[in-house]
Amino acid sequence: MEWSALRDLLAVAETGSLSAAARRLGSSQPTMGRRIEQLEKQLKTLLFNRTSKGLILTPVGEQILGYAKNMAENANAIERIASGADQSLQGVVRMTMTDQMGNYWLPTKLSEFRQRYPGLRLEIVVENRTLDLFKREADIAVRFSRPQQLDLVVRKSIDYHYGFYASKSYLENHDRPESLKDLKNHSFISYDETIFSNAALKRLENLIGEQNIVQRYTSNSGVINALTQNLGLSVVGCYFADQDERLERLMPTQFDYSFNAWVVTHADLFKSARIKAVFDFLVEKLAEDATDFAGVSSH
Amino acid sequence: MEWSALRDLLAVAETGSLSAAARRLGSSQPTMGRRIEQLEKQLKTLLFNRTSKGLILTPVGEQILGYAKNMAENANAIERIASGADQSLQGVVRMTMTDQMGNYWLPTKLSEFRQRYPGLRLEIVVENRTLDLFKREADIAVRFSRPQQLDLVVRKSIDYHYGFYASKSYLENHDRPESLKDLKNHSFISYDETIFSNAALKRLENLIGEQNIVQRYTSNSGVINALTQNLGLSVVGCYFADQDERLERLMPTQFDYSFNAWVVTHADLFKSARIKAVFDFLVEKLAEDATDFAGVSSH
DNA sequence: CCATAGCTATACAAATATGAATATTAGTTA
DNA sequence: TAACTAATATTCATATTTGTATAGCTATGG
Repeated sequence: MEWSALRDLLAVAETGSLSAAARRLGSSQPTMGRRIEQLEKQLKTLLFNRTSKGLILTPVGEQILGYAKNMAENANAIERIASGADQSLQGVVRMTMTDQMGNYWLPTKLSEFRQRYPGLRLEIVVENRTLDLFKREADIAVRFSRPQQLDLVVRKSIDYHYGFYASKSYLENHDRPESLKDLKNHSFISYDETIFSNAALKRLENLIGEQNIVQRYTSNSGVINALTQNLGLSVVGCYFADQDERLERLMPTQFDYSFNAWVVTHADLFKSARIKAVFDFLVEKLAEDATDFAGVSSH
Repeated sequence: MEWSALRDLLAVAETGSLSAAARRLGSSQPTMGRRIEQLEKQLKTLLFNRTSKGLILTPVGEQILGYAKNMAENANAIERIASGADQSLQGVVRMTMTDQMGNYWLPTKLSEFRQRYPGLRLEIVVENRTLDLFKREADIAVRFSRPQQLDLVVRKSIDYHYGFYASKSYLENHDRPESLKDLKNHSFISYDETIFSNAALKRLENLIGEQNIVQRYTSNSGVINALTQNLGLSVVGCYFADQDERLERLMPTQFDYSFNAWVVTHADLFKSARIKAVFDFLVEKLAEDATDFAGVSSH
């Protein structure tokens, strides 16, 4: 039995089709088909039922799947260890962070980074879902909640402050809210709960009332764009909102939420000079900008 | 990273050389070399140090080895499950048992077996060491101690009796021992402790004295052959010794040891019709011959 | 000190696996 | 019902992988 075929099995089972599995593994559909076919021949068992919509695991296939997943975990660990052993300051490092951090904050630091580590290339994965560091979907993540898993290296980096904002033109056409109870008279733009879910936001939404929440976005940028369209008001990160001429902060002394941001990597990877360099760079630069992330209220 | 290459890594690490690993995996030395080389390239890490005597793991390689072993365990489980799912009464079943059981007892049952299950082929692995059912070195084993591991299916099959024997010609030239204390005046042929180690034998050897133990064998057959060469006396299985015209049992009423024999297979495999058929056949035939295994004393 | 055994490394022909292109099938939608 | 979509199956030229044969290296034993 070819171990590699079990990886194929896993991909087919998880994606549901040969074609999708081939896309994930950078292979082709006929190849995947033949590999699964051969695996079945060697194991003398039917692993998938073929349909025109894809492949569905047989009961035996289901049983086997769990073991294949274990193998994948171990294979991932091996890749992490090997990466961790690489002491050269060359190669690629994948990071994941929010769209704003990735698209607006990070670029301002890149020229310095490039100067300091000319051999390193950065890949910034801006994805809304939390990428899996164990599967090495990313090497380093900036998270707004502290991950509790063992095997992770975590550094607290900044207090990221959020405040109430509205666009200036919106304020020209509406009453300016002066206290939290005024919020009931305004439309509110909020966040998709699959992305950004926390107790403070929930309480706020209760205060405002569901009927006033006119839109939900999966990103800070989306909310800011909605604000500039005069859709209403919202809570956004001060660091970015303050830079936006079109926006104005409301009730800065009464309302100032702060979330800790954390830089995270896997302990195996942290042994790598490459990963460590990027990790430390991120922590350093975030510390330098700490006061900016605190927003106008602390200026 | 190619998962199959990790299997190669495991084989090379365990055998110590590319050539030996190739033999084990049924591949060739250049292929193994290239696969390891490619794995190192993909992981960007040196995994082995090459010497003219073979390959030795680097520290990183050592770290990785453990994970590769985990993968192997899972791969083995997959193979067992697949085999267990095979409900056809066709194919090969590998058994392991002592040389006497395998070479002398079993063959007397084979024609009946063949008649009952024409599609099944048997492989009898006569090896002195205990084969690993988890690694599928064998599908079914006959053991003389009850395995304690979970996941195994175990059936008590027979009481296998051992008695004192000497060759008739030996007895013509030596005093016939009438009680255990007479044993001090005789040479004794015993068993290699890596193969057959148990408390009763130890006590007996103490009684006889190390200086009187003139030879050690790893198999019952070896001991019987030594007896017929008039090397001394020994303790052997009654079932075989009684059939041998050249041998005679000594002190049958005073000395009769019995060991339980067990038929064992892995729970995963027991689901297979093929394995179950052979397992049940073995248990059935051993039960039929149970009184024979009890030796002359019970006739 | 030479002969041998066992290993790795290299070269090249043969076997094998791959992917682009295409045919085929089965659901879904207008 | 016909057109569309997304999947699996098939074909074949091409690229890759493999094994045989061979050379080179290094310990070990008489």
